[in-house]
Amino acid sequence: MSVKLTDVAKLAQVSPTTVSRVINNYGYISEKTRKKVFSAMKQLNYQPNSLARSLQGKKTRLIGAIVPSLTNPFFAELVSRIEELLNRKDYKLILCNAVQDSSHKEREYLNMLKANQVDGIISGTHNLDITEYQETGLPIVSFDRNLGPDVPVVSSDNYQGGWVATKSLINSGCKKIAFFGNIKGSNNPTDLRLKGYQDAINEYGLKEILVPMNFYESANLKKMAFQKLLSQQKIDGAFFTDDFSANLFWQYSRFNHFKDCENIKVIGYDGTSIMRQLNPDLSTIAQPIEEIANLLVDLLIKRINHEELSDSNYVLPITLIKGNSL
Amino acid sequence: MSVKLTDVAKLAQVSPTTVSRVINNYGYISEKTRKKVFSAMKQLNYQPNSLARSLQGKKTRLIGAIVPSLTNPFFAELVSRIEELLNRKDYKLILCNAVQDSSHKEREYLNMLKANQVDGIISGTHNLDITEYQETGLPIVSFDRNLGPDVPVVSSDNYQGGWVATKSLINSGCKKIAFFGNIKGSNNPTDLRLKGYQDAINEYGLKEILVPMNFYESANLKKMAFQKLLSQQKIDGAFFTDDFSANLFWQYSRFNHFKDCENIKVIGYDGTSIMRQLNPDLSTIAQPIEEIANLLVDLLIKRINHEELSDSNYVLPITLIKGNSL
DNA sequence: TTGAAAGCGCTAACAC
DNA sequence: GTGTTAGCGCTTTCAA
Repeated sequence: MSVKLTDVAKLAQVSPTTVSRVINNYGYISEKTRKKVFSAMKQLNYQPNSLARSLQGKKTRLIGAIVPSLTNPFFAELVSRIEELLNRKDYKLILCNAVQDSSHKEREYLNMLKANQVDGIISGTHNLDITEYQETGLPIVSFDRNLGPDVPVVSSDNYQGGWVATKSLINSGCKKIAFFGNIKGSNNPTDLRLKGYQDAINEYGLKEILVPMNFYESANLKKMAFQKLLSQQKIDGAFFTDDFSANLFWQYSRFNHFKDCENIKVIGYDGTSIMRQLNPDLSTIAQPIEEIANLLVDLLIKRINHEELSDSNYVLPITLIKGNSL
Repeated sequence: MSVKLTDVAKLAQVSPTTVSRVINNYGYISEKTRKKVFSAMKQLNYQPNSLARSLQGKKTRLIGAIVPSLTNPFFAELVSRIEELLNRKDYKLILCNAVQDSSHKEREYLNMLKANQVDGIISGTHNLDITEYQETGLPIVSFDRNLGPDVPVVSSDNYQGGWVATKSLINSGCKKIAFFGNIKGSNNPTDLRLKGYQDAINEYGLKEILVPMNFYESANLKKMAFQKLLSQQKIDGAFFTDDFSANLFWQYSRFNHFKDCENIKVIGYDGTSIMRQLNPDLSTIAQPIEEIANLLVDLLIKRINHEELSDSNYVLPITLIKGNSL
């Protein structure tokens, strides 16, 4: 077994309490004793057992993050930022890779996080009943998901994003604009991207063209959908709710010599730094990832500290990034 | 506070010991008692406190992963796979985003993981003295880093990768082949990519052209390096030690109208599924990410269980993926 | 087949 | 200023 507090106490010839006081910097200790204890700690390379501390009712300083796959660069970047911020505040991150549509796994994660006494949860996924989240009794904040009345939601301005994306296609002269994304309502903030699209389309008297598409589908499946769409009707603009699919279409339309496709305007969504660098031509609606991460962490820590939140819904502005695809 | 074992015991009208036995499925219990206990657990929605269990000397079933930024799609994918595998074996992942060249932060992570009593560590980074890893006293496995005599290393066949990449450029008719990557030895397995390049170059009587480049540099810095190189000498082949930089060059040479650059052959390294989909034209040396993850997890669990390892060095084969860039 | 009691490593009254 | 003691929620001898 490893070095424990009592070992340090013995070596420093003081009581365990004193060592504890030194570690926690709590109560009165003479400078002399403090020095003795510190030197003993150093000598033994002592590292307090956080399990034991937490068992006392102290916090674990563990945060669980439940997100869809890191394969999505957006979430990879978001998690990366979140971990960084948490680390600065001396929290640790337990990573939970939720699986699309697996309420079973999500439930297991929730139980695990509870069992591990995490101080709070950041969730970017949602396959469970809202009640199950409430039952955890843990502070939770969510990204882009409605997890219940008590769970603050952070999101980018999805409505504005959908609207601006569509509007900028219209401004580029497009008349036949297709929407690629989730077209069945999920009762989550992301639904608003579609709403923004629809409102813009209607405002300009155009016709909706809805193509169901999901980030997690395979590239080939998506290409099949492109092929089918393009063989059935002509479009001159395409709005995708993620950059990855948008880029796929961009490539497909540019390099696959489908009749009259080279000039279809394209815009995506997310604006991760990696996609920006990989294909600077691709226009996109950029989410403010850094701020999202900041806000999520801030809100969660406030909830952990039982501070009152001013709001339960936080909508961060998006940015239009124009590339050659527009 | 939440429901505890004694609450369950009380409700089921048995002793805490009995409940513990039921939970751990240990010793003799009558079917009747077991049922009673289970029903009490369900009724109270009881979740054993893993902190308390671990304090008994049980394992925490927590694994720490220290990796360079998830912004690198390769590590995003690797971590994703690792988490998945660990989850299946009922382990949880504490994610540690190491920072390039920060031994300070890496040391903090190590201490934190020790304090949190993780059962083991998977490391894909290396800014510390080898002794510091040994001092943790924890089972460790590493990816592509030499962390000490007791730490098994998993890597893709870096030498073969460098050799095959260079060889395939030569086969495509290239005579002036530049290597873009880390050109100062780091004493890690990845150095072998350069070695493979050099050996191939020498075997064919060509001249080495070494361009220092690091994944984590900004895109603009990289482009400056391209510009500088191309204005100084003509090259007809380029081998990059990561796909991301390779893709940047591919774009740069194709679309920036630099004199005579459209035809420079390019090959990268990594072969993540996301890069494959984003730019299928880009040739690359694909690392077997799935197998790497598998092996890392397997080896770590073996170390945790004090099983003897057959080897301390595990080299997995790479695959050449040919795109139009070759 | 079950229970009582001690103890994992640490903290927090409460004494001195 | 410092030490004694009890106890966090659980497991595990040992005894019944």
